[in-house]
Amino acid sequence: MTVLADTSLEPHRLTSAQRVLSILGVFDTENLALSLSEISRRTGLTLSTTHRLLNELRCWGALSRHSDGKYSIGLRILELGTLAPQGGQLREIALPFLHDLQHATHGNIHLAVPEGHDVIYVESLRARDTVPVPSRLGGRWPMHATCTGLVLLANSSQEFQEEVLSSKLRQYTVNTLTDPDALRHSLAEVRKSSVAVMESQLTYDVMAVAVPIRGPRDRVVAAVGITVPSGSIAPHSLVPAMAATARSISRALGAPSAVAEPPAQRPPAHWQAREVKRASFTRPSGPR
Amino acid sequence: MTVLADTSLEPHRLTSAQRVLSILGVFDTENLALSLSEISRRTGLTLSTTHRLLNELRCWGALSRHSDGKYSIGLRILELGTLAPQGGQLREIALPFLHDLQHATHGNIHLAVPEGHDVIYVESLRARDTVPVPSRLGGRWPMHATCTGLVLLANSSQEFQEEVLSSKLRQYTVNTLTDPDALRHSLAEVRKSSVAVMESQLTYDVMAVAVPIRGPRDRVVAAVGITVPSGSIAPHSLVPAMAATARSISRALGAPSAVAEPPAQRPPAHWQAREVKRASFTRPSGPR
DNA sequence: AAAAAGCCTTCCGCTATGCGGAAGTCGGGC
DNA sequence: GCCCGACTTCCGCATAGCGGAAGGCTTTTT
Repeated sequence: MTVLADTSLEPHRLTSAQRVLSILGVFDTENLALSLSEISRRTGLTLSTTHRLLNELRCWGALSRHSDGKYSIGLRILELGTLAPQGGQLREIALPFLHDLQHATHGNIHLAVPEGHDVIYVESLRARDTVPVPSRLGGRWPMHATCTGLVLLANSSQEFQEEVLSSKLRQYTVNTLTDPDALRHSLAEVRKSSVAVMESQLTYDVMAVAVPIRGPRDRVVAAVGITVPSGSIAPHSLVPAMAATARSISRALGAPSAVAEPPAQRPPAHWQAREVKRASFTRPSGPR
Repeated sequence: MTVLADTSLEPHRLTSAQRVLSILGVFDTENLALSLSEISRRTGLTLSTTHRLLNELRCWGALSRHSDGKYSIGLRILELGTLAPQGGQLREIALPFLHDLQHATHGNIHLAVPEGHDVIYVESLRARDTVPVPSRLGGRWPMHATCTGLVLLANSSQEFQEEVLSSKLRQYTVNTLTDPDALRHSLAEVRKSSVAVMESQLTYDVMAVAVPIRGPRDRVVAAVGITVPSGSIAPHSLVPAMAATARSISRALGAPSAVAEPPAQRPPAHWQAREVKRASFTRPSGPR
């Protein structure tokens, strides 16, 4: 179809829908509020066009305008976003189990789904009394550098895996795997064991474990991940709790392999109530 | 500006931006996935136009398409939504305090912000082991029928209050206040005491308490609410914990009135660790 | 089996649409 | 005072994109 990425050297050939979307697209974690002229510059649209579109978006509720004249994403978008089946719906079902998991392990818990070459966190529970962890609800990170991403990638089609492996893989820490062969090896292991373990591949001093969540027809639809300070706990000791959580959620989603014996019940809440030491998490340079 | 609400009896005079937005607008909690022709019918756009726009939206990631051909809201919208300052940002700051509050009270906790005549829940923590409560993240409910809404309305401009009071106020239960005078009285009390208490005004057998959260310049920017089964606990016994939580969050947001004495610290986690009896929550007929 | 009714997709010509230049307004800094 | 930047409004022209119509495909009806 039409290519959206327009380096805009030539006079912008954009459809009007693309113009609207390009305005929404200029907002990101570093640009939460932008003025008319900033938006105009960043989109490459003329002032008058930008002005008119901003008004239409604001009337509808997609954007809101502050007293200083700047625009931000509006609540209507937040509201809409929760209607995404892989987002709001999944989150709704998984949340109680994730809470249990957090109680049991005291780690930072993520629920991730694939989107393009990235994962999106549709839930992020941070551990009480721990330093901020680089993962927000709605956050986007590349698959190859996240534990949940590795799980999702390992369960994707061969074709998609190669597509991702042949793209430019950013190096976040000295541990980040960017070599296709090393990654292929990793993926094979994850596929075999149904668990991914990572050590400081996205940020330093963090250990992560992730497992797949399956839905109808046993397709992998999401991944649960946990991150804890490096060295605070042995990775494999987290696996039983993670596996049980994943199974509970998969069962609630109707995954055939998880629907068995006893009718759906929440797992007991006392697997691993072990204390986790604090550690300093460092914030990486940013997604994408 | 341009009136968006178009009863579409006359041939649709829509701008192209409105066409795009009207497509996004057809999705709601009851319509999470729609086919091309359903969307075409509901928007009043022709098939060909709808078809083209759906493709553009899908390419950008605003919509996703399933194997059965139906369209849903895409993750890109979820991602965008978290950039709303009153949403993602506020949530991020408030979450730890809300968690503490939930631990202490075992109730269902909400964080609500105003949007039009409604409130939007930007966070919703449901109590462990309680029956589902009618409030999702991203949910929208009228101000006059929710406890958090009452708090927000009481702290709005006189002008806005009258605007809301003179609109059609839906009756959800026999307790729902729909009489403007009764509401004015309620609002005055809330303003004076900085607390709202409700008994089964949105759904039956539920008691709710809510308090305001203030931001820079001490403006009320949000409200925290708690809902518990009716009769499980005395409303006023919840107030200290609620007030402390609101104060902590307000302080974190930089509210002058909350920045005082000791530098920001989390409140102790053992105010009210009292057990709450279960109760059956009933789902109301739906928002709007 | 044939026909009818849906759904989705593609094509193309006409014109209503909405684009962008330019002029007007407001406010702040030097 | 003047200038500069940000925002708003207006209007004529060209083209973007609208919608009718037709074609392919699947499912239901008779």
